[in-house]
Amino acid sequence: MERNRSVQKSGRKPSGAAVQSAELTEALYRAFFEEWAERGFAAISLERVAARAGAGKAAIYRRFASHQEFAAAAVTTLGLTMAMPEDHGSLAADVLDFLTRLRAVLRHPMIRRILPDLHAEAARSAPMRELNTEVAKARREQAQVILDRAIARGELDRDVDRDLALDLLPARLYWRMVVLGTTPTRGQLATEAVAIVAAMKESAGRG
Amino acid sequence: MERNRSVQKSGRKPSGAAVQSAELTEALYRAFFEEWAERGFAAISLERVAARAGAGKAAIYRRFASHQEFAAAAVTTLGLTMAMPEDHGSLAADVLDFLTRLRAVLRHPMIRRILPDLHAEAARSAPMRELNTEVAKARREQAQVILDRAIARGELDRDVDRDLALDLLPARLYWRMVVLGTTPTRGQLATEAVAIVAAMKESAGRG
DNA sequence: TATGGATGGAACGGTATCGTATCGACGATA
DNA sequence: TATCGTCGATACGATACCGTTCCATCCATA
Repeated sequence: MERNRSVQKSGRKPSGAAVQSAELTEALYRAFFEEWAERGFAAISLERVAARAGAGKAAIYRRFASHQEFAAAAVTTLGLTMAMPEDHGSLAADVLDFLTRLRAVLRHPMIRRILPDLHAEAARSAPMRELNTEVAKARREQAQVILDRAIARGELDRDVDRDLALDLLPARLYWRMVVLGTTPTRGQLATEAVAIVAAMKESAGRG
Repeated sequence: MERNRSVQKSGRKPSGAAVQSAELTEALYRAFFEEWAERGFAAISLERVAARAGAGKAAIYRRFASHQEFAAAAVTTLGLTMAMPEDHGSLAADVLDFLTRLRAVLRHPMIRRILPDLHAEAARSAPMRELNTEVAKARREQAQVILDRAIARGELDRDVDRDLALDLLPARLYWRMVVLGTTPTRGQLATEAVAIVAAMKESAGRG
């Protein structure tokens, strides 16, 4: 087998030294994503990745058993430490805050290129699909907080359509920035937030 | 130069015969998209495309001067003959009809794979970006019809936020089907339509 | 029936990437 | 100080495409 040469070397401790550098591993991941953004996932060359990281190709294969394994490991680091949103006092304010933070993320050109590629790849391969749903779940849980708060405040009915509401939050901004490629102003975000709130309320039969 | 060996051979008419077969050209396009869906745009191999079309690689280079030119020509055929939507009597009904037709399109696995890839590529290369905006414009014009009808009926204010409304129509369904990979039921589409209408009305300051 | 152009197929040299192997240099442990 | 694994670098054979070229075949016109 001989899998997982990566991290620990658990079991016996080797007498001599020289441990794999975590900085180099990170640099490899970084280079991987830069290559991804520039060329597209399907066209990533590990030779270019290594060169971009200022490393030898062997440094990659010393850590990972195959191209796929490296890609999977890199993609998994996309755990995206999204900070939990503060309470801004009203649903509209919370939504606007969410949109503002999402806009900040989608502003990075690298992310704008990688995300749609990831979705396309998710439709092709099972592992990527799993990762995609994991990322989605993480984002969803964060959005749940906003809904729960609004319900606690009495701004939303308890029987609000959660699936719909959770999708409404990112959908239009994603469409606009990733699909159409334009970045909205703060004022446009505010208008969007108001419309989203109206749609959420309607979905609970409050209209 | 010697560009555009494709269609016409205009000018003198050759004495002997044998014209480039339009069926073969179409088969090449079809194979191109199948390869695209399976492998991703960046990894399309013209050799596989030709083989899949039951053709020789020469058949491609006899029609197009380069890989890029072939890709551009193929992509341009995505002119998507979207039928103009009928009037269903109310904004909500028109929106639901729009969603239903969009769902039908996004149901095709090939389209679900190609679209996000196209958006990723649009962020990378200018020609793809142009094509993408063209496709978007076509869809937008169609959605305009729905808005105009609603305004004529008095369902929407004349000062409705058109940009927002036009984005709201496809955004959530695209998010759900392409990004999350799930297909909504008819009932879910109806709920979504109601929510979208509410958001549109709010954006005109009616709420 | 004769002709000319398109066709599928095969081969070409060139380039790029793969995954592996090997090298001397470096550095931390023992 | 001696050892030993990681480091960057390089070379390797294998594979896959690229874009071009040639060929025998087929077919529609003339």
